[in-house]
Amino acid sequence: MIDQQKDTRKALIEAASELFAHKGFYGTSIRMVAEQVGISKASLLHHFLSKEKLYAAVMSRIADGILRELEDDIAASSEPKAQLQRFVDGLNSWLQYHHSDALVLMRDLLDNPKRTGHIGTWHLRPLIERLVSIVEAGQAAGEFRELNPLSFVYNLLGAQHYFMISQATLKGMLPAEDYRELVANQPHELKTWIENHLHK
Amino acid sequence: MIDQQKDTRKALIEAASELFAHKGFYGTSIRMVAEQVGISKASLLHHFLSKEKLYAAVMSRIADGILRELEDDIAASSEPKAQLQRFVDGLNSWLQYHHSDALVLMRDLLDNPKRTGHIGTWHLRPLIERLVSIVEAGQAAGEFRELNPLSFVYNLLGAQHYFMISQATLKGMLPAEDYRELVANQPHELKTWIENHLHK
DNA sequence: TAAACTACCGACCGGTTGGTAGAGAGCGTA
DNA sequence: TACGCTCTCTACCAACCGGTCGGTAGTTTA
Repeated sequence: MIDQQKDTRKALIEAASELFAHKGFYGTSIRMVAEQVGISKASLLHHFLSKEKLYAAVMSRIADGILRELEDDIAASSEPKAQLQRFVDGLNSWLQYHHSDALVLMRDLLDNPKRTGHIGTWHLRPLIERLVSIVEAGQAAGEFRELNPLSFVYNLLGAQHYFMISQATLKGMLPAEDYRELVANQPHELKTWIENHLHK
Repeated sequence: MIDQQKDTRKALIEAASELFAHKGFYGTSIRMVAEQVGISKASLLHHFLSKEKLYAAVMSRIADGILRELEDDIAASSEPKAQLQRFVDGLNSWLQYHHSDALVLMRDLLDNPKRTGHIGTWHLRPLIERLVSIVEAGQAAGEFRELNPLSFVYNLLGAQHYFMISQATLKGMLPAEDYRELVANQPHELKTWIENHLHK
């Protein structure tokens, strides 16, 4: 089998993503991951030299995916206003579709400083820089208010990310109808926020 | 010593908070907590029957604190507009001052659904309900736009919470001057967001 | 055909986990 | 003095942790 290696690696990364998402780094054992894929722990360690390396592979898979997909969404337009709208919709559906990845990203934000001792690569940084440049372009064109672009962009991202990782809790807490409406309304809420707060 | 029990309990809860905040539930061992306080692990288990019970004590200490303090801030005014302003400032300084509690709350939001199997008590619920009622009062008075109050409130809370737990990462990533400005600007950004987006 | 390489395995390593058992110390009360 | 209660301790447990080991089967390369 020529692609045996890639298949197993991919399966391991996927199983690990799910487990890291729901139980965190320390709550996940490499035994569980290997078991999920149907190989032994020793074999997992043949593909990834350590648990940390496996985690790193998960993170870079996620980061690559989100950056590529959202760049496609943004690049479909050239107007700053439209680009931000597309970003909101794109991020919304990405987080929805890759729900466990959203959880991993949030956990990484919490764990990154402590576990690795120093700050590792901050995976969403390129995305944030891209968004900041869009806001700056809109400001230069006189279309956007002169607020702090990073402040604005970070809160937009934060609200969306926080909302997505809250879904399990919200769903369990709210009447079904309220929950459904909240989820359906979220992109609209963010887009009118942009219009009212950012647009001149 | 008459209050030996309470003192030790309190010290355990405090040490546990710090460890849970930075290393998570699974990343923290009760040995570490006991060691921090200077007693044996068995003694810890005398005060809290299990690790889960210790965690629960930490959570309810945090929830009680934030609800009481913010209620004081909000109640200092009677106007919906001013109440929201006070909430933003109050939450900002609470999160800043009780930084590790902010981390624990975020971790709980991630872990709650999975570790406990069912959704436990969602600790910030009373706070959210309080804020929703403020927005509704403002809408009834014709001062606020007719947007979905829960949507608005949750995003406001989410942006703020997300920003706070990001601080370690942001600090390591940004030039010192940019970081300082970002932190200083955050309450202002949120308050103008309220003005532009919510106020009529 | 021989050597090298890949993917996998069970057994084992030292160490840590949450939790238990039982005993001793210091206390207020009878 | 003797009882019971609270708090603390050491010693111990089975289960699990991440990781290493020597070895095997099968494929690729020279």
